[in-house]
Amino acid sequence: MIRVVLAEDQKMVLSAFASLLELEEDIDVVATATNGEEALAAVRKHRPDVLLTDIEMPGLSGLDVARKLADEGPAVRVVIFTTFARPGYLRQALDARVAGYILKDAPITDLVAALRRVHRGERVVAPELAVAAWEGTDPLTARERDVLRLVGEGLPNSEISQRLHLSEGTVRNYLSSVILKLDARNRTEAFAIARDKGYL
Amino acid sequence: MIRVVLAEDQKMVLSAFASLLELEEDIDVVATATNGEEALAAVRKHRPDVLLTDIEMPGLSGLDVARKLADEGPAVRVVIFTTFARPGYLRQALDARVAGYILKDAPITDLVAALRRVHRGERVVAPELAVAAWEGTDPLTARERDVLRLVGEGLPNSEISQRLHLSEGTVRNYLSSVILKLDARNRTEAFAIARDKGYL
DNA sequence: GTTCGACCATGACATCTGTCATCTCGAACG
DNA sequence: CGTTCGAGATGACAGATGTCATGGTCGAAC
Repeated sequence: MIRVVLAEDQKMVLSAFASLLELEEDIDVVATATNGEEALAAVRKHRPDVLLTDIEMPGLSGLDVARKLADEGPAVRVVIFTTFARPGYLRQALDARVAGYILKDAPITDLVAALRRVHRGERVVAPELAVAAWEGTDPLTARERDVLRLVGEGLPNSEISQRLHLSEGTVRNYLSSVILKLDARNRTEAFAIARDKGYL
Repeated sequence: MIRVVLAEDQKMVLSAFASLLELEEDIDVVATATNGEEALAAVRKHRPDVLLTDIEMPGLSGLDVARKLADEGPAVRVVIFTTFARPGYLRQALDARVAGYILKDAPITDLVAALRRVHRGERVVAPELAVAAWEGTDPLTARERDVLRLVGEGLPNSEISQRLHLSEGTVRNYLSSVILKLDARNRTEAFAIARDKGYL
């Protein structure tokens, strides 16, 4: 019997997957959660074999939860299932020592198969991403990401400099470097590229 | 018996919902689709009572499909089910004369209940959106939206003007107007605001 | 028949953005 | 011990962006 905790912020999707997994005789959904904090609490309480979690959730993301569980030891295996085929996300997931990364776009049979393989001790990565993970390595430094995130909120350099306690010139320098690295024409395009690749 | 065509681009989610709906005795999922074109074809072939569709799908969006079906008469009732609580989306949906607009964040019981009510001839709108629809009316003109969409792709004014066959000054004027209307500080923030409200 | 709004344009102007050269500092590496 | 790298900074400059005034056409509405 594979004991699973399931985390997914959209309630309809959560219960749909829960019902579906319960139909499998060798899978038991012992708890569900609609955000990262709940997921973490449920894992600590129920000690399941596998945490199956979405990435984008309010508060703690699935990647945040995976990182925290990795710090606590390898007892619970984490499988990420997400909409996003972003190399940056996969990279973060692998850094957090997840056992699986599968896409919601794949057929459901893949989901159940992945759970069984992970339970046997294997690691499972969506094939369309295995290659992309290495070619799309994040070239940005931590500070460059900080600046770029605020750019995405539409802040002008003056306000970004205040928020990060930097001089405005430094902000311009970082952004200039980001634009160069991402081969963008301006801040807006740089942000769009970084977002699509999952660097943020 | 309520005959339903179900459209949703993420295959796992699609089959999860399909299985779940099939468990209801009065609901029959006669066909599924993973994009707008397939959905349209399935509706024309099977003539279901209800088309239950996501919004964001590759190619034709759920809103596009709703608009096309509205042109063909009221035979098929459309229910939008989506992640996005954006007033602009609801507005477009109502303009396309949809019969329902529900959120994936609501409990599943709402989904089945909505299908039954729509089948009885009622209209169903997610309560958290019914109010927001009127306060968040899109203030932008068609041309302003065109410009703003290209801004979102990171294009500079010069290239936007070429794409839309406008002078660069005119692009600046439209954008200035957009920034004023949306109370933004620059193009990037204007785009972020419009995206979040579903104006694009 | 006028008024209004969407659409398109020009020119002037101020400010913001992006690039580049150059500098300091501290940590990491061989 | 020198080199490299990230973080942080300055100043100068060119080009992109945003604002404003102004003016034109056209179609719908009153």
